[in-house]
Amino acid sequence: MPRIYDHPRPAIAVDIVVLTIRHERLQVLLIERALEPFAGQWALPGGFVKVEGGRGGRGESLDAAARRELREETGLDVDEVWLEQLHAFGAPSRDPRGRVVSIAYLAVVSPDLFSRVQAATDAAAARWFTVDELPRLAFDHAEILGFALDHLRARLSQDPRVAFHLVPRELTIGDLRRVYEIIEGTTYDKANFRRRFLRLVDEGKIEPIDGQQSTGGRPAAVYRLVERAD
Amino acid sequence: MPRIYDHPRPAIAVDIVVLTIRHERLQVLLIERALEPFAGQWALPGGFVKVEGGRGGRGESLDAAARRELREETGLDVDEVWLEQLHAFGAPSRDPRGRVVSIAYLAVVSPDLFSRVQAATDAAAARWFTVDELPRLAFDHAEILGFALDHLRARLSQDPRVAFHLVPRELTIGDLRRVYEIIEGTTYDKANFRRRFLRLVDEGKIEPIDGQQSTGGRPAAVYRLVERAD
DNA sequence: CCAAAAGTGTTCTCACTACACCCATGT
DNA sequence: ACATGGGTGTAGTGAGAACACTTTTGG
Repeated sequence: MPRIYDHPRPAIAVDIVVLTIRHERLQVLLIERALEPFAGQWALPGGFVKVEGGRGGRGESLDAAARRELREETGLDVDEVWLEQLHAFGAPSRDPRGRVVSIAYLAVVSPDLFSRVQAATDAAAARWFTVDELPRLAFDHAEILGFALDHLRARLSQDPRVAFHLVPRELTIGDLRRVYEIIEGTTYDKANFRRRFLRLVDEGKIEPIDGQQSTGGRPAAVYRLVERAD
Repeated sequence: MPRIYDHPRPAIAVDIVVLTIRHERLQVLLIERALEPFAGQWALPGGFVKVEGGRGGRGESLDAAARRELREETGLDVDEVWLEQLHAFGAPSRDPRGRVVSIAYLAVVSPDLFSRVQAATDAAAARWFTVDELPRLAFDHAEILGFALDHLRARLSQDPRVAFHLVPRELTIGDLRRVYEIIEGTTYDKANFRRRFLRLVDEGKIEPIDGQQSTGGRPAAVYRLVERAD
């Protein structure tokens, strides 16, 4: 079996765009870099993919690397977040240290998991930023983040499941409507949004549960995503 | 500036799913492997990304690598094909020679460019296969191809531009309808499809041109994609 | 009582569907 | 003449937009 020792190789990394909604704003988790290059600047969480060790001695898959980095940098367990590969970024000069190809991931986190995120991340090194009040980002991370936001918007208009990961497990119709409005930057007529939502209910994807929730006005009915074996 | 000599690295490749329509069937271009591993089996065209040399001495971008491989293996120029990054495949054991991460691309080729494809590829080594009559594929290329087909179908239902790359530059409404029917495996009412198509015309995306085309029945009007500066 | 948000009803438009029918060409 | 595919007309259905209205809470 021939080997492939003869090719020069790039380093390979994963970078993760971790999004959530806080204070009625779409926010992204950034890490302040301690080391050169870009020391002191903000960057997406991420790191190099392990290519040796593990079962088989060849390291971890790309998804596993993303899951590991997510856990290491945020303390979040992956089955609580929406994690999805986005795109490979491989411009020759994107990292001043040398050739690095980065696989970008999107992670969508529910706001009721904050306390854990805060506990796991060193507060001095990690912070949430509103996506339209960003600092200067290291590497090509501004481009990656832009790609992720476009992707999220496109995704949302095709697959409502993403929206549910930006909302507490028990939600009102208004909660979900706000998610759409914040991400898409538009407003929806509440009557029309409601009818759209109720179609999901009688398709069996969402179920009403007992109880109500105070909202500042008339209390709202509460719903829950139906757990399904995919 | 710190370097990154300390990480073991994977090799990085691009694999290209080249699709076209021939004989009323969706077809994919495959290469017969001459070397181990998988010698004698069919595989997607592709190759390793150059990581040294070129301007800056760091090699080529991922897109450039895909364009280069496409030109080398099919003789096609990239501005005649729809070329798009699909997904990164990085399972640790996907290549028996060692750790290889592959960036998959989708290339969609018009059938009127065949003669050049045939001339450029060694006929013994390259062949078109109908996508549902495939041989056993090397590596994880069956998975990559499946991903590409799903992606193509999803793309088509959102963005009609892809369809035009599967059809001669001057086309009839029937030509385009057949593309949709072949890819989606359904049939469309011709009257309804026609109206949908005509909306694109008065949105200015397509323009009628003089002349007609014989079709086996009444001759059809001919249209052309409007060239636009994006 | 008033503000605020939930929830209901009604009307219009527009795209997609189904299906019946006419038109121009090759054989 | 007739088969074949292009092209036209019409009626129904269902989703979304717009907007007026009622209901139930907190202050």
